[in-house]
Amino acid sequence: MATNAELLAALERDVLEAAPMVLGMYLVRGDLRARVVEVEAYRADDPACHAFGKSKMKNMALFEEPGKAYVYFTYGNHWMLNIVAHPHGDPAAILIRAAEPLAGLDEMRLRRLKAKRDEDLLSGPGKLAAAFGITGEQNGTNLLSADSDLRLVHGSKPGKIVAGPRIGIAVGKAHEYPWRWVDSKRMRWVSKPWPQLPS
DNA sequence: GTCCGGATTACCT
DNA sequence: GGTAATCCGGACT
Repeated sequence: MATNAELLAALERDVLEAAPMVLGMYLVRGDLRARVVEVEAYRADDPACHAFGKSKMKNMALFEEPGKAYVYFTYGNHWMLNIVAHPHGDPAAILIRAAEPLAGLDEMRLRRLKAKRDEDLLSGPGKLAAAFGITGEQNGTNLLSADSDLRLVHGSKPGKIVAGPRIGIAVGKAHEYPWRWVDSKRMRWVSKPWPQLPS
């Protein structure tokens, strides 16, 4: 967990350093609040990154200022929320994959009618975006500004942080990079079980 | 102009 | 554990 200033400094340096710092921070929008428990990192030299070998159009926000939101759409239905990292022009981002709901559960349930249990509300990047009402409109929002509609704030200390391979990356696209981090004390809220639990 | 696949989810067996 | 749903951008004809 980090303060906004600490996170911004890390985002400017290295996305791999910044990503685990987001665990434990709170994502806030209106009365909605949730603790981040799972993140993934993407970089310019990473074959799985949208900006790998290309630029412009949908990934434009990826080249913007660190701390801004990069929101994009996939699989026909799903929005994904990322935090932009690295200085202007060097694309990198942190995908927020899952969170523990803390406040505004009723509003989240209304947006996630298919969620049978509270564990289903935010346990996946598409679910999290749906529960928070995040769409392309939030693309470019400054997530570190107290004035923003959607923002990250200083949260509470996470349990032990564990790293492992990312989810949903095609074989050959650096799928083995251990660039996914979870709060091991809050596995209940994570999107997918750990591939191989360290025993 | 057409085809294909994707940083996913939900439903079926 | 397998797969249909759903649609935009990029690759190719």
